[in-house]
Amino acid sequence: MTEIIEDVENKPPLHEAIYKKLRLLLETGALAPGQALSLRNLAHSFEGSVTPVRDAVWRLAAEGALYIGPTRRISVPTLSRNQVRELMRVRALLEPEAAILALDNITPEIISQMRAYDAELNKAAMEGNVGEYMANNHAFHFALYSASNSDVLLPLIESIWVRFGPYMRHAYPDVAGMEGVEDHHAQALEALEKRDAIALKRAIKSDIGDGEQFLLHEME
Amino acid sequence: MTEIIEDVENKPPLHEAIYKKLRLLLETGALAPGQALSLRNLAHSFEGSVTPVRDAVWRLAAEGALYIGPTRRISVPTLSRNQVRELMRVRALLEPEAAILALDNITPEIISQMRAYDAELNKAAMEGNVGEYMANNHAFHFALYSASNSDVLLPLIESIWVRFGPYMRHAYPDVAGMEGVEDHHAQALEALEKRDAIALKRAIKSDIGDGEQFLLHEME
DNA sequence: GCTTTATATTTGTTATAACAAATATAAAGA
DNA sequence: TCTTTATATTTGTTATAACAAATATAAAGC
Repeated sequence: MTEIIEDVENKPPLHEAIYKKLRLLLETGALAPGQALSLRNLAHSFEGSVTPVRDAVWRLAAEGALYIGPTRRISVPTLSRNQVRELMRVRALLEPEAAILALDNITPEIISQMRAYDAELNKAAMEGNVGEYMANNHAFHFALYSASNSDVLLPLIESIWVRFGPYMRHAYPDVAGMEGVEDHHAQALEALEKRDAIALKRAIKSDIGDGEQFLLHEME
Repeated sequence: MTEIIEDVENKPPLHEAIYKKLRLLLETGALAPGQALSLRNLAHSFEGSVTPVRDAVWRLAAEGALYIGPTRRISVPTLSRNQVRELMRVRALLEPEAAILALDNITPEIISQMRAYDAELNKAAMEGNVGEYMANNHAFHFALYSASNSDVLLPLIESIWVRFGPYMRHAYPDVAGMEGVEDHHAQALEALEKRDAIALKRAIKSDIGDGEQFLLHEME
């Protein structure tokens, strides 16, 4: 009998979907720092049971994206000023490295893509649209880092970014006035055009420095 | 009624114990790269059910210590030469940073502790005792990094080290001949005594460079 | 009104069973 | 002997129920 090989929706497991959704909620700042979560509530939200939720939660906890308290309560992590500094320090170490690796594989298409993100990002900043700003800033950076083709660096950098998510939205109620005196994104783009590795590293590093100052400033 | 507050064994959850044991197996090279694991076998080994095993496995998978294949099969990760290089590069970025932070909190006790580990390490190397060598090398490095008091850097560095575990034992069948021309541990200790930050960074970085060369060499 | 106590609810933990997909084994064919 | 097919086994996935600890709520005492 001739069977029709439909390759019907090779559907991913529920825990995978839950992981991605939860991660997105964290990245976009939909969840506030310190906010408590419960397995049953999450299971109900995602219309599943507690088992796949546990998988997703432990995965996120291992990345530092969720916090498991001493009494095993699940919550969105709180960051101290010192932790912010150290996380930004890690960014400043890893991301220039990824950028350098990316330089070998960069294409005009990627650069113009990044320009597009940067334009959207600036527009969003002018309009005070925090969500759009964050999304495009993320896209801008990872369009670059992805070109590194590093399955080691990328997940690490991603995991650091997720940790800032909950603070970004709440720390940036108004991004309109946040343009620094220097546009480090523009500098990065220029460095990419010129294939200037050290200028690229400097631009990325400075951009991260700006982010650190701004976040720390907004934290009080 | 006077209650006797015994604070009876505030026993940790099973999934925590499983996580730690599995992690130790990986760190000490008890599990070979590529080796397959199954939830039921693990559950049976740890005399528990599948649920706590899942928690532990997903946690380790998130750290890159375990690999979940495209068909969701669980296995000990395999490292390509390129991945080894990138992981070592990350070590070379993060560990000197942790060392610098540690420099502010270093005490004579920690230094002498490190000397003790280094002595044990050298003895183990002479005797060809791989397990002892690895354990003391780990202890040496983390005695230093722990002094950084960084709950950001330490877990990150730990997660990188775990990934090498499965390769260490199988790549170092004989550590007897592995002493480099320079003893970077000794240089690190000297730098600690003198509170010489840049010498400390250089020593750590060189030590990691040695490890990289050796591992790559053993990988073919 | 405030603290303390008792009760009720919610929480994470764990074992189990049923299902489907993937893999391994045995059988059959060339 | 080798490839193909059929069967059996193992595998991850998911929902559920029972238990214990932690938290929240209500009641009582002062």
